[in-house]
Amino acid sequence: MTESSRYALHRPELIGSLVAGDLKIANAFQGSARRYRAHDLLIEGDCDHPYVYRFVEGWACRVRALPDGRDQCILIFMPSDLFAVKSMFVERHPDDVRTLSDCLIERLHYRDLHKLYREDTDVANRCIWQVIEEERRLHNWVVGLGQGSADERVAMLLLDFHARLRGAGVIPEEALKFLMPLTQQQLADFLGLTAIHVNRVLRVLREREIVAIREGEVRILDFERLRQLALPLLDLHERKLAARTVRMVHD
Amino acid sequence: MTESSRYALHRPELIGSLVAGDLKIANAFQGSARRYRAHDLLIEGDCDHPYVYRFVEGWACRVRALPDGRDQCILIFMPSDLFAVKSMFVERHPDDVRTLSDCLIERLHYRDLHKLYREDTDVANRCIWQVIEEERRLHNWVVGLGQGSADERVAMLLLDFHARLRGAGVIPEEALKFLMPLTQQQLADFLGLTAIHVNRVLRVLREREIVAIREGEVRILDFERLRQLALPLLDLHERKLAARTVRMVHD
DNA sequence: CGCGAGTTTGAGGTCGCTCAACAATGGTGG
DNA sequence: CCACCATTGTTGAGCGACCTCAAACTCGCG
Repeated sequence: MTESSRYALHRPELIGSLVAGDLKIANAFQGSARRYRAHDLLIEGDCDHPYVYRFVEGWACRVRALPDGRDQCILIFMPSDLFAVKSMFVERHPDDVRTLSDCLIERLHYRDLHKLYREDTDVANRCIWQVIEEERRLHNWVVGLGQGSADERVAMLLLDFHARLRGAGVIPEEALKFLMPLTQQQLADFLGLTAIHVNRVLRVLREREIVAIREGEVRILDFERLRQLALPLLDLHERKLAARTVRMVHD
Repeated sequence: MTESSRYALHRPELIGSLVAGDLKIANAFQGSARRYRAHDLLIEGDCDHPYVYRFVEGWACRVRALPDGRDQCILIFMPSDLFAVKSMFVERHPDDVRTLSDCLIERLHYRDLHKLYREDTDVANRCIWQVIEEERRLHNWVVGLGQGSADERVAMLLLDFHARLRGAGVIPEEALKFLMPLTQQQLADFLGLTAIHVNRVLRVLREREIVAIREGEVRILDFERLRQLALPLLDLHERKLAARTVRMVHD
């Protein structure tokens, strides 16, 4: 994903500022990296939490534990995401954030980032962008959970992972496989399904030779059919992109 | 809801700024009010859209129309909400925004608000707060859609409406009834259910004398049992508030 | 080798959906 | 004023997607 497509929806007059802010933020976080093990608790829900994070390596998620044992995974973070940007404004987050794999993550005290945020419009814009981007993903996922069947949700999720990993430069543009450090139970918690049902959906996708998942590696065997599956759930912008690609292929 | 509980989660050093920003924004929007009829299209998805809105009267919602006819309502707006704050940063929104009832809504060109936003930290903070608050509601609703049964979702939604209307001063603090200008179909589109099933859930709530809905008016007959129903889906902050109230009642 | 975590499969149950019909309501035009 | 119609709400019968419970299998690891 190029810078221009990453910020595709943004007001053009802000894009320069976003790119600049990205660099400045990378600089500000420089040197604060820490290693975390898989399943570490980064943020405990409803506790004072003064840090903002910048993801370098690995995956993490925001997850709500219901009092009766159910879990809902709300957002997944991967490299190049900032998260807990909201720490600059709120004292506590209502949910936990946990690593899904071993991670390398930078962090900064919110006061330090907020100082930069006040002094430098580029930094501020880049922070806002992160929040807006998160909200966009949440909108999409509300649609997925509210209207999508199990297969549609799985297809949508895999496409989202794929696009984000390409956008972050974790895998090459043309790659059709990637590592996904989630158990089927964790997938299920995100998808609002049971692990057993996720397993069955994945089996069907494998049998139909659309996607094969083995030992944490996702291999997309038929990108076009995968996108067909998810199509009804995609937002207008993504749907237009999809239409354009299909036209290109058919030309 | 008092100012302090409205901004309960926020960093205390920012609360003064939020209150001030609220006033300044109210001033800036002053005089721009327009009337809309129920079911008007305020924002058409994926079209250039240069306005930010401030809700004065009535309800509206952000809704995604899937290509096969399904609809998912993503967020509901009511008095005192700002919306499309993101217009300051993005050119187009991927979804439609429609009025649910007759409305009185103020609006401002994004450039005018963005000027204020840059010049006045209070205005900026108030805008950020709106985005963060929306994201909080989206988190909660992802949990509702992902893990909630039909009754739990309905209970959660009604409690949310009730709390927000009280917070906005539309109904008095102690009120147990309010007007809800949604058809069962629209409720269903938000809840990710069919209208038929919503109807059955509402019937059960009526028979159990928990909530009665007639002609657009919601009457909460047993607040405590309604909250019990929704309890598993509430976030930690709300759950703590609920626990405190119960303790107060039992003391 | 035995253990635990994760995956896979089977059998049966249930929540919410589909399809169909009918009742209440309110607006419209004759 | 009433007949008509569209919209919304209500109810029944049957079905299917997804869940529950239970068990076996794989694989890395101590």
